[in-house]
Amino acid sequence: MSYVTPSGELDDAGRPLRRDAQRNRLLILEAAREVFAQQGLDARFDDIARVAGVGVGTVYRRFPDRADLIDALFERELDEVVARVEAAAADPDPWAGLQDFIAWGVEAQAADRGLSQVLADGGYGHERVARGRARIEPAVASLVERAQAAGVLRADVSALDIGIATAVLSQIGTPAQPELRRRYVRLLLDGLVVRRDAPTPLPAVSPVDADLACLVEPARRTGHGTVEN
Amino acid sequence: MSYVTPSGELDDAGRPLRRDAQRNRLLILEAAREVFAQQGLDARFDDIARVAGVGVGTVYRRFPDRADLIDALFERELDEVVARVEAAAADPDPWAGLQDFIAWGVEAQAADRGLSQVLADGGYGHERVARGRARIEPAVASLVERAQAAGVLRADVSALDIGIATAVLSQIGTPAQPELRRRYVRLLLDGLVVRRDAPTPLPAVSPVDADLACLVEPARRTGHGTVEN
DNA sequence: ACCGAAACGGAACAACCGCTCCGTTTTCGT
DNA sequence: ACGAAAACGGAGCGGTTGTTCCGTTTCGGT
Repeated sequence: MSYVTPSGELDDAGRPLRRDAQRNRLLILEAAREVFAQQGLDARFDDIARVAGVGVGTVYRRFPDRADLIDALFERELDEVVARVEAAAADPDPWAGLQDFIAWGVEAQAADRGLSQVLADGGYGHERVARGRARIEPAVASLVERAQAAGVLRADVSALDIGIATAVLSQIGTPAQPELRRRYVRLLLDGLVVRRDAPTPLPAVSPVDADLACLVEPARRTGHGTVEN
Repeated sequence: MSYVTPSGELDDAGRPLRRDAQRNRLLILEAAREVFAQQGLDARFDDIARVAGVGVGTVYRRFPDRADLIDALFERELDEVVARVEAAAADPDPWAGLQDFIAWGVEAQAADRGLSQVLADGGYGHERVARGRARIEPAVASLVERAQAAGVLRADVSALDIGIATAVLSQIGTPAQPELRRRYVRLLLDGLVVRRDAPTPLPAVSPVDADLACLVEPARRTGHGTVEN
């Protein structure tokens, strides 16, 4: 995977970065991918610098804001998500395609906490992440609608339901336990009940984007009313 | 709710606490309940002290270890959980009883992050919490077995599956959004598929206690192998 | 080969947090 | 009412974390 993007290799004045700076930029992005995947997007810059083999100052110089780093890093990862949705949509069997996408989405988020945060919460990154995110929901929606048109997916769920479900399931177990997560993916697809001829209607409320966001950002739980003072 | 337990009102030498100390002890427990519910069991003692209206020193004097405070606080809350399981088991309809317990368990954990941590991870608290926890799993197991014997609950799920599922579902939305969570409770009970005559077999692995624990303690995710050095 | 500019690294600073310690206040038996 | 002991509060200490800053090193055009 290469991060050679023209936009990323020019300094503020439009001049190309010096060769050592370019090399370090790539080392930092590579390190950030690993560290963000393990620790989430709040990981310490010191850790990223150490893994990259550079000083902290270098990280801050190249990416003054955490969001700059996230934006540069996840643009490509979001493209990968879109590609996976489209691959699922290309499956001749709508149900199989949806199952595969859900299974992949759960594993991708389990293996990369940073990805699950970016997917859930629009507050991370900048325009590049925002553009990537914007492409995902419609793609999943068409996957969902195709399965519903085929009569295999219940009609009262949305693309956002799939997003919330995959985000939640990805939190089960450790990254090394895909089989465990598959168990609960199966339960979501199948249900706990032994047999059923038609879906029990869902409660009226449908989720909105913010409902997905508060899954990974527990600090934003506002429902309680904050402790006095 | 009263915390008047004989064990909690004696100092180390077996003498009763002074009146102001008893009063403050209750204020601290009351405050800890509120703060732990909102912020989880890692909440700062300063916050608890402020809400209780006492100094930090007083909190540390009465509960030298965080686990002491957790142990004193959650003994009763775990009794409540057991009572709820038993109430569900008393429902003449095994399926309705199970549904009610799951719905209640999800809401209880959504409203109290501390409770969900105590339920998931045996590492919190001391003997009193341990005893409370030990009573829950068998009680849920009998609820589960009754539903399976009645042929309404698929045979390949365990009490621990119910624990993991409720813990996960409780993380959806804010505490103020019970209807949103109910949507996904319904999906778990029902499944995404439109109709089904018999359950699709689950992947072979069954969860163990540790799998529930790592839901609420993301620091313990070990699957990745830590970043070098 | 040389020089100015760019980039580097990590020491250092400030903010923050958990916990302790001690001068002051409150309680309670006499 | 009084004195000893228990309890209180919050300032303060040591450790950690996010960010900056500057003396040194590296690069690249001439």
